[in-house]
Amino acid sequence: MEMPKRRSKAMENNNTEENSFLGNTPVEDKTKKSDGHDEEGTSMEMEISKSSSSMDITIQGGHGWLAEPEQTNTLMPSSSTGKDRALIKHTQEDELQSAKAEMGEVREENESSSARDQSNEQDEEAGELVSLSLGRSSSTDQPRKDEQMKKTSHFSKNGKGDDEEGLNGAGLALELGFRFEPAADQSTEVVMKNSSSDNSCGDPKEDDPTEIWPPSKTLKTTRSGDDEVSRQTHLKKARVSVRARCDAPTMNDGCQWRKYGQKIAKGNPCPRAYYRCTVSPSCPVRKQVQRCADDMSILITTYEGSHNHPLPMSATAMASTTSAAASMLQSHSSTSQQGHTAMAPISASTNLQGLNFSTSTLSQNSRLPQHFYFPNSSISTTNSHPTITLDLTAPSPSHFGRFPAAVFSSNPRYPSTCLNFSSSPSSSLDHNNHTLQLQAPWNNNHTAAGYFNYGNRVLNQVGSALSMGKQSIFQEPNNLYQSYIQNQKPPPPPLPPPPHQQLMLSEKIASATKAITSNPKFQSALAAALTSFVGTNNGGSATTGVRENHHHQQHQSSTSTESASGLKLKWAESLTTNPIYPPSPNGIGYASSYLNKSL
DNA sequence: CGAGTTTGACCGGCGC
DNA sequence: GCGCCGGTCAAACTCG
Repeated sequence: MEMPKRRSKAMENNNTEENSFLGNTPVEDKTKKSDGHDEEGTSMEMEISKSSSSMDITIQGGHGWLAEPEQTNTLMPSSSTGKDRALIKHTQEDELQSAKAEMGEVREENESSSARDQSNEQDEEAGELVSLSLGRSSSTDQPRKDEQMKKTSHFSKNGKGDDEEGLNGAGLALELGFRFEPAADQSTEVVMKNSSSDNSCGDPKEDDPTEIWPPSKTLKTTRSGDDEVSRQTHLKKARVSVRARCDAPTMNDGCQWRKYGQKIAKGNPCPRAYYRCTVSPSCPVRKQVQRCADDMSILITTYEGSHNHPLPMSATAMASTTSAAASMLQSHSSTSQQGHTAMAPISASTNLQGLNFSTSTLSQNSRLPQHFYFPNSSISTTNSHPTITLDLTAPSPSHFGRFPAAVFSSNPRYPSTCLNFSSSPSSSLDHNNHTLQLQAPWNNNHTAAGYFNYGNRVLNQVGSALSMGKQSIFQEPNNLYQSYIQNQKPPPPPLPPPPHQQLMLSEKIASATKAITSNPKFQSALAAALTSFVGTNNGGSATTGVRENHHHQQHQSSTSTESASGLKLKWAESLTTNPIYPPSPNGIGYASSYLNKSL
């Protein structure tokens, strides 16, 4: 129709010679099918650390833990009984009530913070520091601040823009629990809208930009309509970029993708491939896949947009992670710390793939800011989108002892955040640091292809640290998840735990349970960590992992406390029931709420 | 034959 | 205003 003069077709023949270069892998063959589907089990490890000065929770991927997708699929519908639904619903209502109560207070803070930002641009950083309770941080200088400094606060200047975006985290989180709110990114516009219209929470379909971004249609209308043009400018969505070592053409994130384009981007000989989500025809989610120019073994996958459909179970892991990162980014976008590297306390409220858990609740209770800390990494400032980079490729420098720091920077127009989720192998085994490890979701074990094998062990570990304040959650160096994991893995564990770890399982679980039940901060932190975990385990292979988990816990219950066992059970229940509840497309939201309650 | 990929062209944003 | 560049389109093509 509108494309009269296209290319002369005769030109292209079936050459695959160049294609081999084009398939995101300059030196590899194109491997078409796998490229498009991500079927192979590309594995990643995820480590989410919730760090206070004294503890962190680590979600770490591993092998032999996750089950085959087929198994998990069978769980989805059958596992949710009416009882489960009622229970979850009830829990969520409770959650809602409490969250509402806190929204007011948070909002007050937000407004005051916004006022500060508007009133004094020069002191913007200082103001941001003040408002750090919702995820801001001071800064150390960053290499590229030149341009960024010029154009500070594309966001913060427009009044409500960022500040509310970030500051309304709590309120947003509440809404998102009911909205069809997405994961891998909440566009700035969406957030702003949410924040500006408090009443909008009830109607997910109404005017939600993310919902109405059907790729091709939007583009067409945009091209034809002026209002749409201006509108599109707001549609620049937060992006989450994941750097990981991967031999496969793309990472297996569990979603189905269709390649719709490929380009040679400037500065990188490796072509950039464009994919769109094909799970739902109208799904606006895009991803870009490109090899790192410096290191071809590093695959850079950039996600943009929010899934407007329930994700495949195997896809929730990455979605959760990217969602968390995007949430963090957005909370940070409000800070507009252009050109600065900052320690990044992440917003207290994080939406993970439609799941919202709000640590602001806890921070209000405790008056200690709940922050997420992410490790340091390089800064990307080249694109025009707010971007978070999750760097899974390198060991993180320890900025705070072993707690990673997040570097926040920004491109000329948007903040860009790099999160190095890598962790040193030793950290995952460090019991004395109260590391709670959870297995990563997208660590599909069922195929060899696409694995991120680096040498003999899986390299990539995603870690985010959640600041928990200053007090240690655990009174003793117990590693709940370590214990947990050990229980989990009768089958060939990638990293067999030292014998001594297994000896103390019961005690560890008991004390961990004690800590969990007694410390609200930890509940929040754990919820945060579990969100990814849960999302993960919603994913195909992971769900079985949870079941096993549940299973083992029940066995374990004889030696461990009831609550520990119950906790696992509830996780599993929540996980398996999630898919049924549409409001959270990825099926995590309720689980999380439930989790928070049940904890 | 349908689904997915390839690939040159097209479009819009942005910098100069 | 122009050119560069990123992103997308869609016909042609491939593959199962």
